[in-house]
Amino acid sequence: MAELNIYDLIYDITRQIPRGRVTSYGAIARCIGTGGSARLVGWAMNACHTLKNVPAHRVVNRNGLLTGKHHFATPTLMQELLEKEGVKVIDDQIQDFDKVFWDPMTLI
DNA sequence: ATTCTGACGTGGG
DNA sequence: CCCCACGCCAGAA
Repeated sequence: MAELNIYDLIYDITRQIPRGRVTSYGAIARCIGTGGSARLVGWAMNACHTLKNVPAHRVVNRNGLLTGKHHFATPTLMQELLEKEGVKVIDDQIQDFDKVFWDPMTLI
């Protein structure tokens, strides 16, 4: 009972990402304990895409590259949202990634 | 049931 | 420096 599925866990973490901050799939994967299954995070994002209140645009790969922007309503929506929150994105690459990077472990 | 791919990450050559 | 292969879990064909 009350077994938090991997998805719920990912959603919960992703939802708690502060505005103007971003994180990586692998960071979340490690936080939940899936370890190297960073792909699951991305897959969960896809599932969350149909849901709501999950800022998937704040989750990028470890390079800080907007690899999943094509999964949004529009390929530019992800960048638009990020820039709107104060995150500079140039050529699908987050600028100052180290500065805007938010570690989910901070919750723990 | 098996096989492949996928919004990733790490390691090796 | 760049390219390739492996590992991870889940879903679709």
